Amino acid sequence: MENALLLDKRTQNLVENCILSDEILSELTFFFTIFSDKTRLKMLSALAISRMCVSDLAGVLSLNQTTVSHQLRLLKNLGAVDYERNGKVITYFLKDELIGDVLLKGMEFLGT
Amino acid sequence: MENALLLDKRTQNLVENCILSDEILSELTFFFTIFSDKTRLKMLSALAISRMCVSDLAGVLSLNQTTVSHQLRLLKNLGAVDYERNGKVITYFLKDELIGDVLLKGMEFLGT
DNA sequence: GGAATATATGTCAATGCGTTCATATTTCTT
DNA sequence: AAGAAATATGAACGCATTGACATATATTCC
Repeated sequence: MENALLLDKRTQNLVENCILSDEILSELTFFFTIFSDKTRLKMLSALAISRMCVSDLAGVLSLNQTTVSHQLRLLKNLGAVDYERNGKVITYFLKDELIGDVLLKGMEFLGT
Repeated sequence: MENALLLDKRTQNLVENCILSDEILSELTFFFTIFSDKTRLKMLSALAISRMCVSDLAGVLSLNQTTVSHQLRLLKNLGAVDYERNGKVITYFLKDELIGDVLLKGMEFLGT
């Protein structure tokens, strides 16, 4: 029911040594959480085209302002976006081009 | 409270036209779901090193057989892995090298 | 200073996801 | 054919996540 069977010792050791630490696994899942929700993907793909304030983001995407704010905070905490304040208006933008890269990888996969 | 304000018409149209369709958004979130869970990441990173049967996967990673089976089914449905039967033993392997690419992008982000 | 605008936050209901237990299915062995 | 081994499946419980409403905070304008 739970015997390790076919793996030779070498490979087994290799795998056991290369298994990512629990902490890195956590950080990775946090990172990929960025992309695992429709609303967030929508927002990210919009921000990939142009930096935008919260209202515009909500308006263009037909989303609730509250929803957008919540998700922006999440994305901020995850390091996906950053913002810049100008008076009452706060403009958000993609922080790292890696974000765009990953989105493209996703699109690439769909084309497969 | 919800006026689009700062976006010029051109950009607004651009964004509205380039917004990914609901279906593509769904497919994308499905794709990224692959990477948004610790257990799955663990399994994928193990399979990135060597193809493996279910028992070995569970054994090496100290995971419940049932859990592994459930997640493998998910990964199979998402197109991340495929399998090969040999008698009672079923060997799973990464289906697409894109999976590895994306994992690397994640690691790259952590290094940032 | 007061009203209005832009954004953020707290809370909560609803939904979705992951794990586990029990059990089913498939294949091999004798 | 029976039992054992490997894997899959179904149901249920617990937990996290999402989005909506109400409200708070910050900033500008008059």
